[in-house]
Amino acid sequence: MGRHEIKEFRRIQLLEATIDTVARRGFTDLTLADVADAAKLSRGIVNFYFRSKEELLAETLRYLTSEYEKNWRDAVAHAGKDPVAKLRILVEGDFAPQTAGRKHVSVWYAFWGEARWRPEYLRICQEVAAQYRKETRALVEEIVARGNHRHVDADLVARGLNALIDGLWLDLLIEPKDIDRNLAKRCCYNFLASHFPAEFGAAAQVAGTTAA
Amino acid sequence: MGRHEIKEFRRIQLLEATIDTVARRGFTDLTLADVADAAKLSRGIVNFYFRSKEELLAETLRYLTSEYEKNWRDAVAHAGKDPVAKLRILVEGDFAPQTAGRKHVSVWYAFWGEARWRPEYLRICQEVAAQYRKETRALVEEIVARGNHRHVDADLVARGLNALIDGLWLDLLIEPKDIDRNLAKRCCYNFLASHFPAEFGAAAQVAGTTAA
Amino acid sequence: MGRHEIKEFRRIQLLEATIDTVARRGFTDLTLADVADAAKLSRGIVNFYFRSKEELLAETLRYLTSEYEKNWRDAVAHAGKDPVAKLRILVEGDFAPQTAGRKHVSVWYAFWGEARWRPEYLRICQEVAAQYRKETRALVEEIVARGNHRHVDADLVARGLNALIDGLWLDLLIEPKDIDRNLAKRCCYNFLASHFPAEFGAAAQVAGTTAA
Amino acid sequence: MGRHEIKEFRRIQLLEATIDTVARRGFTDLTLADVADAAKLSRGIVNFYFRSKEELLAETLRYLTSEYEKNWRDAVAHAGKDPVAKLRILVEGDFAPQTAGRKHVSVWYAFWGEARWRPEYLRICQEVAAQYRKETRALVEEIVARGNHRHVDADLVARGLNALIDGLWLDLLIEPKDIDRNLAKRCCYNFLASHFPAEFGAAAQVAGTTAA
DNA sequence: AATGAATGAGAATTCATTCAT
DNA sequence: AATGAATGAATTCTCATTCAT
Repeated sequence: MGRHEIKEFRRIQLLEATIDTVARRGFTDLTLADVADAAKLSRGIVNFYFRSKEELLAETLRYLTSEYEKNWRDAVAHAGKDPVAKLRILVEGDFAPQTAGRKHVSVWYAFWGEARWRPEYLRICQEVAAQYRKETRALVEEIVARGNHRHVDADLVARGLNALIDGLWLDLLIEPKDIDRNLAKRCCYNFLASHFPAEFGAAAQVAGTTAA
Repeated sequence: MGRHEIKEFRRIQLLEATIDTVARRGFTDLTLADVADAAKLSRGIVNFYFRSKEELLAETLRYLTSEYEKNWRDAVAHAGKDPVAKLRILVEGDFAPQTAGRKHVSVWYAFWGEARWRPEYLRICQEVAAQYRKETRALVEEIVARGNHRHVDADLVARGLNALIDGLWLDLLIEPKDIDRNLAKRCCYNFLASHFPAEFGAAAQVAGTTAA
Repeated sequence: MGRHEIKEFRRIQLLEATIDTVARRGFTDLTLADVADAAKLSRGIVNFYFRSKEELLAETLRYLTSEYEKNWRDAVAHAGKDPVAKLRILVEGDFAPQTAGRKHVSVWYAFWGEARWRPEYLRICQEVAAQYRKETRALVEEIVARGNHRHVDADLVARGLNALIDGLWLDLLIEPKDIDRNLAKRCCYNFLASHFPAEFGAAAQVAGTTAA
Repeated sequence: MGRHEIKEFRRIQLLEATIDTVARRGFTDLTLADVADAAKLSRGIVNFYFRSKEELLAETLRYLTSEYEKNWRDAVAHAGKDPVAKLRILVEGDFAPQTAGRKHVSVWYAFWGEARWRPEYLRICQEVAAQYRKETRALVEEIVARGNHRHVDADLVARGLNALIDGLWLDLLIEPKDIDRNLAKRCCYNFLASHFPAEFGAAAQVAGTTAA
């Protein structure tokens, strides 16, 4: 590995360690020593790669969001041309174990919880939300157009779906015994089926009957 | 005021001061000195009324949730007997300025962000969510029963509505320029109308055209 | 002691401890822990009384200079009306054991060494120097006027005396084996006698024959 | 350049960089990274050429003093045989722009400020002072002998001149707006003229009226 | 009942020094 | 000969908590 590659490798290593550490300890109790330990590197390492704890956290959020976006874009790109299939893929992705597992959801909510007081977090979260909403709205519009659902307000449906997903993540976080990822998916398909029965009725029936 | 009343008065004063301080500074940067200042009391006061910072925060969350629950129960109690009207009152309450204003939403999300690592917060949040869901599910069931909507899954709709509200709060928090409380309400009514067109179609049309 | 008096007492205690600590360890190696130890107080005490280390040091310099100025003003005030006697008192004061002892001189030079990069130190040092120069110049002018020394440039003499004293302090600091406080005084009186033989000739002879 | 020459070249490069860095940042805030940057070399370089930061600084002081001594010895060597001319050359040299410019004076005072706690600095400063005093005393003695100034104490005059110069440097450092190098020279000549009017009276008049 | 001075444990940050390349 | 990544000890600063008044 060349010098540049080492630096990039260490960066990622520290960002992953930060995610793990937030997941294990939370935001308030997070110390740089924990992060360094998690990365199995020395105490001073973080301030060597990042100007400050604050910067480390902002970069971590950036990393988290860009990985998330990369994932759903990849998934959508491989889903063919059918907007219904694409929307299903998005929902499936958002409740896949790697995405909506306890760890990831915890970390997302930790950042959202702090975002109000960190303009940088706010900007990053806004951007990722905007991109995702743009995609879902386009897909909903396509379904509306195809299916002759003139009475459906695509923007409200897209917004609703996005909000629903975030809210379901909260339920997974707070009440893991009351709801699992399959039930969450059923909620989403139920929502979509209420607007597009022909397109998502089947999904609403089936979802949750297969293992998560 | 007797001794007991003074103590109770101070307690509330400190809990309100804590909410204000979380709203102003966030969770990570919260200090007991800030809280004492906000309450216009002396520095040592918090540890005089609460065993520790941790206890103060848990009590604050308890206070927050009990006020929230009192509010919606009051509202529902005054809404007559119609489950549709009651559901509308719940939605209206959840997006009223005092409830879904920036300050309150910020504080809720601050607690949710930390809940994962504080069993006490988790328990409190679970309880408030369970109560609310129980009520909404009962109302949805009533509507289903009355309106002969056999095909509607009341549990999924109730869950969906709850999650939708939480998710919309997040949107209000993160993207205040993109969504306001009226638009959020329209999302909710749009969701309800998709299942119960006769009951909520009108609300979906009207919502947001009047001031919140 | 009332609360206010305690605070003032602690402040002075910490300023004295800082002077002692600078004297013992120097400027570069000074730690707040040293200062706290010297004051026999707890570690966090300094940041409780002073916003930062920097502020502690600036306040210490302020204290040092104000004590110095108070001393010479007191001395001059008790020296009667004769400007020659007053000037002698100033010189004596500047080489008295408490003033020109190793400890004090070291601390002064420590601050002067840093002054170039601390605007606050610079301002404080300028002020104390200006006050002292103003006094010595007035005295020299009076002597010139009284004694009909028209050819003497009072400003140059005053400046010269002040610089001489500072330079002699450096010699005491660097070469304690080569020069002591009496010899330093003789240098000063020799300088004054070269301009005012009648007034300081005797002093130049006698100085240094008595114990320092 | 052979190996040895490269090493010597780098050494000087680092010593000069250290002087520049002390001049720019001061003693307390000096880091080896700054020095390396100033030398436009890599971070680890200093510990490659010097055992430690402490050694670098001591070597820098040694370099500073040897350059200073070389300068005045050169100047005196070229000044002919007249002790008066030689003394004038010394004074002129001590207030030449390269010697008594803000940068140099700052650096000298930075070292003097720390000298008390670094035996090595002390030794170096003692040596340079002793050499200089030896020379000035010899010159003063010569003037005394030539001019039949039996009553003049050559040692006191030499000490006085040296101290005066150091004290005037402090004034240049602390109060650059109040005194410039010309005025400082006038102080010196005024001092010398008070003992040797015939020899330095003219210098005292002229000094400062010409550009330094 | 309340104050606020004092404590001291804990955290972020800095940086001289080391060392593999 | 030189680099610069990595280390970890040391230091400043913060702040929950205690406690005498």
